[in-house]
Amino acid sequence: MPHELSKAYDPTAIEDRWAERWLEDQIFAQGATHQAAAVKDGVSAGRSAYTLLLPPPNVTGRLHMGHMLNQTEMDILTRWQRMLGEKRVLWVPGTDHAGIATQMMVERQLASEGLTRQQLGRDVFLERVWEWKKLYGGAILDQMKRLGASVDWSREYFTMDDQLSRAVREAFVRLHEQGLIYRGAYIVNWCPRCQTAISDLEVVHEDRQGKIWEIRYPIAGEPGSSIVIATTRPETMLGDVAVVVHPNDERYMGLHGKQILLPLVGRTIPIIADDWVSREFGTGAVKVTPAHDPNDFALGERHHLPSINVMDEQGRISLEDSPYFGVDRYAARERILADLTAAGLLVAEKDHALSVGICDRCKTVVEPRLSKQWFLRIKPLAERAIAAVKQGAIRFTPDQYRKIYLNWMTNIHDWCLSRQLWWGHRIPAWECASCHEATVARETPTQCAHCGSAEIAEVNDVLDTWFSSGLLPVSVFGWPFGDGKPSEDFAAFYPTSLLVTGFDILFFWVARMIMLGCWFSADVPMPDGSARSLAETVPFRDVYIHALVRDAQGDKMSKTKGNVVDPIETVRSYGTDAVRFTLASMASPGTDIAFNVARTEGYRAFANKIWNAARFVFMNMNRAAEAGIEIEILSRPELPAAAADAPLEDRWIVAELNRTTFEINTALTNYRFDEAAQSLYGFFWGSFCDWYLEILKIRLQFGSEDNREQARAALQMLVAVLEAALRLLSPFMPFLTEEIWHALYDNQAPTKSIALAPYPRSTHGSTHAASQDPALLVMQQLQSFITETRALRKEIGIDEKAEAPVFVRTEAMIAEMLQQNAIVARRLARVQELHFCDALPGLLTARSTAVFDLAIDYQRKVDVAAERERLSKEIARLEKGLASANAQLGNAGFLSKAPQHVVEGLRSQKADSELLLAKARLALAAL
RNA sequence: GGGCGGUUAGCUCAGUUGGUUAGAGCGCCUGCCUUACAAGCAGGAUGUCGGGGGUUCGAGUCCCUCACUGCCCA
Repeated sequence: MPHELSKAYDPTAIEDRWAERWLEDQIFAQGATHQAAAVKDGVSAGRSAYTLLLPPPNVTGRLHMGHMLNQTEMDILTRWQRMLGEKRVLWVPGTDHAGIATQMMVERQLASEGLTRQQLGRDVFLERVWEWKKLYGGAILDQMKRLGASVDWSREYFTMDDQLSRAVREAFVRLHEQGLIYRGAYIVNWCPRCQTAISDLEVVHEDRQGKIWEIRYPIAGEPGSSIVIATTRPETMLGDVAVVVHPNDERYMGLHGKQILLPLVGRTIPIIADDWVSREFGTGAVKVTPAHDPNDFALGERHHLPSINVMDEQGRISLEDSPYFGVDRYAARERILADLTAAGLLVAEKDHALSVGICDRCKTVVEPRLSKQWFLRIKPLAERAIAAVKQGAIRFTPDQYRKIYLNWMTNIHDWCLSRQLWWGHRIPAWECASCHEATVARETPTQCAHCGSAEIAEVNDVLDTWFSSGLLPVSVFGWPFGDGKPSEDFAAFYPTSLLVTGFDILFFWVARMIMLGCWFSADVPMPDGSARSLAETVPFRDVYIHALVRDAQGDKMSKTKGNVVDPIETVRSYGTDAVRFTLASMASPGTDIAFNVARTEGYRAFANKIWNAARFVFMNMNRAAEAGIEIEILSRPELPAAAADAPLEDRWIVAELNRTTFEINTALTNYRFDEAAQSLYGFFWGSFCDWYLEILKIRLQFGSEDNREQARAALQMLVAVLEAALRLLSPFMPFLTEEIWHALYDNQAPTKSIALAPYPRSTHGSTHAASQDPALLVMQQLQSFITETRALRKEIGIDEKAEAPVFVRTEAMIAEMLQQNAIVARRLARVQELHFCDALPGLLTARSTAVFDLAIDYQRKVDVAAERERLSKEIARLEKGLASANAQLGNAGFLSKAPQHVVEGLRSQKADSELLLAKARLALAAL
């Protein structure tokens, strides 16, 4: 038996199979889309490109709902564009080497073997990381493959690949040559657990309840006199170099310039004045520790104070001659407090709310620490990145992110590029043993560029992971170019079209890609050899920022809360298509998604509905075949059309399909995935299944010779509509539509995948035009008649299956339409006989719309109380509406200022209301 | 402390430049196994659009203010 679909919709069975097939056939490789082009008259060469880069997930990562949302959106857009066929579509996948995360992962593995990376040494350790990557690094991409992401797998990248590493080195050296990279000792965020510097963005701030201590510092040489300072971090006093007070603080006027004998340390330090000090904070006197606080560091610079670093890489006290040497910072705090208490110098201990910086990666409290790092002077890059966005070369959706971006970019700080890790791109710099200068070079140098000494050693630090991922838009397309000419890929695909990502990496990644992209592509000539304008240097023209996926209650998903929804598990229960549709339907811009599986259940039901509708169609195709009737199937961009004399339902469904097509293409152009999803749902379920299929059942009679032609025509239209609708739905539900489409074609489909078939095109140019088709308006009347009849039947308690005679009073045109479609009306509303009359027979319960009244002759009794309530409510509603209409229409201002169509619309609505009101009052009186 | 959002049906959310009497899905209630689908069909109920004030012929939509709430930055 052809056209076979199993009775029950079982998503996992079909999805695994198609996911594998798409991979084998490489249907999404750039170059393969000529298949799609061939279908629609071969538009191929010279097409512009629609390019996206996958925001690379960490190589250590597992797919979470955020990824799935992100990828669903990109997949919908790329599938849609690919099917539209106007552009060469390329979606490039890859992973990020994720310096800290990956190193941690492998170190943990080593720890289980009782080893440390230091024991292995750098080279052996890196081999282990590569081994690890080979074994486990593909996990997240494998998950993507299962979900059917339509990426070009032949272009998969990894940020540590040779080509991408070459780009990183070139970028670093160039920036250094341009004087934008410098090395120096500054306060950085130091994670004592990761033992590396981390960026401001990798520090999360947490409000915690802590303490503030007031400590008495004696004035040197003045026994009995002292100053009381306040601090939240007493352990850093070992590195104090001054005490600072506000210059106008009367309490301390006499103390400026005096020396303090630092308790427990014995060093003398000055009391200085600086208006940075807040007189209200603590005692108004603050200790200064330049090596352990950014504010103190700035103060120290201003007052030319020394910096004393008191902690090592692991946060232990590093002062060798101190009694606290080797003690962890928090243990040291306790001991110092005890010792101060013993010395009678601890004045007070108070509760104090403070904000603590935590390492985003490992949740350790970050230590601001003076250390020697490499920095990028970022202002020049930021200026271009600002200009590009301001001139509109990059468009943000939702637009509010443009403001956030510009605000951040305007207040940007230099970028600390170096990390004290082993896994990553090693900084191409060699330090000289004799002059201590660094030589930065593309190729490994043999001697110091400054003093010529041969005693140089490669710097141990690696680069921030975001430096390499920020370069991706240029590097994946082959930058740098040896001969200065862009590669074919670069010419074809740069700038990319769109970046889809979450707001959480707006600064991490989006901002950096813009800065680095604009900077390094500036001197790459355009494909025609001309110079590149700023607008052409941007890494992407559009940025679509999506929201966070939360749990059903709207809470942020977190492992500790245990409310994480695993996309792969959810997919196993409901199918990829249902999960995708859930995400798409909830993805309205700027709103977080409260992911509720109840919703996914609903969309699995939707998929099931389509599955069964297809089974119904196939059943009829098989019946037709038995009667010797063949149906033609075509996949064309043009929608099926109905002849002017075709039955109303045919003309109507074609108009609905046309409108839906228009709505979806418009919605996707505006990144309104939710609107597109809603439109598809309404079409398939509300129009195609609820009405069209039900009506067609009347005509699909292949048994008798007499009906064959009309049955054939009905089936032909049914198949054409279903086929086009499947292509319409395909970007959203790629698996379901693929399965049904191939079954429809009996495995003789014109392309290997529905994803390579053309996307339907609406003939309409506006929403208004799309909703003005006469068939839509006429059908609405028929539907309204059927719905009212059904409601009335229920109301007077007619059995579901029983047929009843219906009396109708209506105007000539409606009567004619009802007569023409009498079979439809009778079947869908279970009408025994339609009696047209000038006045309804009395004593029968009636229903009315503005254009018709209907009554049913049936002996069952009416629930008078219920009917009275219903009519009373209706009367109240109508009276309210009428009052407001009268108020407006009686207002001279409204009549003169409101647009014509609004006034006229209101007048006709008022007339309708008056009519309905009169009818309802009569009905109520007749009860 | 600075900045940006949100508050519409029981729940999650739409609601274009102000314009006719505010929508969807899910959930809920009632009746149906009507041979594509009970993951279904038919019918039904549900809102002072957070409070207050203002602009306007007209406000869910614009302005002010208050309340609650979320996020980002410091």
